[in-house]
Amino acid sequence: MRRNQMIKRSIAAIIKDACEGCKKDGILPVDTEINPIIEIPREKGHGDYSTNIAFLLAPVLKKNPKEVAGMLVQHMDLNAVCDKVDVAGKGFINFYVKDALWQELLQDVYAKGIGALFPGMGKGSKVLIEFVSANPTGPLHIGHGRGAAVGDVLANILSKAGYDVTKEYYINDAGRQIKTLGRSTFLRWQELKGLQVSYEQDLYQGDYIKDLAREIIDKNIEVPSAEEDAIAFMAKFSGEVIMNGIVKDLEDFGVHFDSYYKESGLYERGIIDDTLALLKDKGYAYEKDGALWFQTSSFEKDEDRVLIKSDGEKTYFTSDIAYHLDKFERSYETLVDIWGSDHHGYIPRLKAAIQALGKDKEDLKVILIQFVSLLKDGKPVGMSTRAGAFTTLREVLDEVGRDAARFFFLMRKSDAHLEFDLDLAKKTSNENPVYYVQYAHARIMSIFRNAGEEGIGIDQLPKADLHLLTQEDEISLIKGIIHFHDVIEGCARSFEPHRITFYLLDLVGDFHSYYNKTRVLGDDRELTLARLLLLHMLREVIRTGLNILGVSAPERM
RNA sequence: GCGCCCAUAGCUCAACUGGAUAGAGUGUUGGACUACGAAUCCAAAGGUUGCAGGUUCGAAUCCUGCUGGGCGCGCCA
Repeated sequence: MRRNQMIKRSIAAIIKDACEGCKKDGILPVDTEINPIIEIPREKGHGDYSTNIAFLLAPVLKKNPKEVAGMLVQHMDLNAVCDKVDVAGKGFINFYVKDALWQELLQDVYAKGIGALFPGMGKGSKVLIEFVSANPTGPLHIGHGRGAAVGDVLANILSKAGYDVTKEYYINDAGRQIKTLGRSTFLRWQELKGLQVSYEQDLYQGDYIKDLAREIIDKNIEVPSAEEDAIAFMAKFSGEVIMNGIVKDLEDFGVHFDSYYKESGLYERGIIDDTLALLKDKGYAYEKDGALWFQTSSFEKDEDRVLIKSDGEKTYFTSDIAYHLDKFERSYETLVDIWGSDHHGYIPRLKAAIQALGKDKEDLKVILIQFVSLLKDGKPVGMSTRAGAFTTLREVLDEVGRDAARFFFLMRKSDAHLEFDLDLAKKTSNENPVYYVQYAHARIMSIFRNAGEEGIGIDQLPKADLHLLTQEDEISLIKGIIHFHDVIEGCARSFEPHRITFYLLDLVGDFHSYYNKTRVLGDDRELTLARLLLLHMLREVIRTGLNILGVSAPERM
């Protein structure tokens, strides 16, 4: 959106020129360097942009900010961009951009297509976003669902912002938990065959393990006779079945990964050994008590961590370092990891490892996902993974549907607790925010259907003249549409996908108000056409926004 | 004991990263369909931003100390 930035730039120019003018008049010291903030005010009555420059200059001039602001405004030469500027509050300078400029901006976006609103900040730089990565030892629960939604939507945002994004799922198929899984299935299997077994506490407790055992019996799958081999077989079998289930759940949730990356592959391709060699080589690994340690402490405020245990086994940390090294080797410039917030203590050691490998720790962005608590009938639903009583993503999906589930997961900042109200998400009524947004889309489509019956099609929109839109709410809808650009940019910069949700709710609220007040299809053909173009662009933004969220944009509801 | 995160309207949450009179939704109360979809809109009421200090023109936001909640601190993953 070059012209959007153009507006901000020319306001900066107005300010700068005013400063120069003041310097020439001897009011301002010639050597004054100032970097004022130009922002969009929260309050609508405060103009389109405002600056705090007067507050910054006040101490220099030993005058109060309001005086300084007044003086600056007197030196301002309003160019073609603004038609009004004033001093407000304790010394803010507010700029009012000409309506015509916004109108022309939108006309321009219409001509170029909605893509004109996508920021090109990414410049094709390669980003790897790794998320979910749940161990294939049980079905995805609701917390994984939240991570999946956040990761998927963030990926959508980043690609809209011009990044080259790859979505990856890391499968921990080499660790001890896979052996535990095999043992769990094995014992359940023995149980089903009528043997007395003692099922230990630290094995997987969920009923899905019994289902796996039953599947082996029902399908007459041959099991190796030696216990050791049987357990290994069960591990492989269970892991694969569960992983297939996870992939299916994700697909039904609308999340598709570009790649599934196996931990075992790190061993097979020698990447683990290479990584260890590299760390030793650089002198960041040392032996103590029969184990190999990594020197976390020389990079971060954290304790040294074990890479190879005294029994010769590598730790999870080791493969994780290797994995991240490999991400860089695959020429990704930015690595985004999405973790459950209970792993936050893990960040320093991984950042330390990345530095040890000679990479910039800032290239790794870790996004933490806080826990989700479920609310049903107004009461919290208990969740304990150990007892196997957790709510699965599948259950939520079956209960509330994909659209509501995804939307609800993105209604909160990811590092804040999310209270998921199942009853609310299930409601097909006005209380449900998903419908509020979707309804706006359906309403606009309905208007276009009616317009079509009156012989006005979208093929006539190029003739529309947005200058005819003079109502205040129409201008502010135009600004809202244009603002989509800044919202995507903000999301991409801060890695906060939830902002899209809030933006849509806000935008759509303005639309509903407008709709109730103003009739779109009227006798004035020219005005009708202008309003239809406005709604057409609005619809494009809503549709694109919902698309980013992975939520459908229905034409009828 | 040490470290990280959170605390905002009755409830669930925002606040563009230090800006102006802290905003939405929901709930409560009252109103709007003989024209484009009432799954909508309009209005009222609701606050010492957990507490106490500090930094400055200006703090929900930053610094310190409390209080209350979550999570970490393994040769687990």
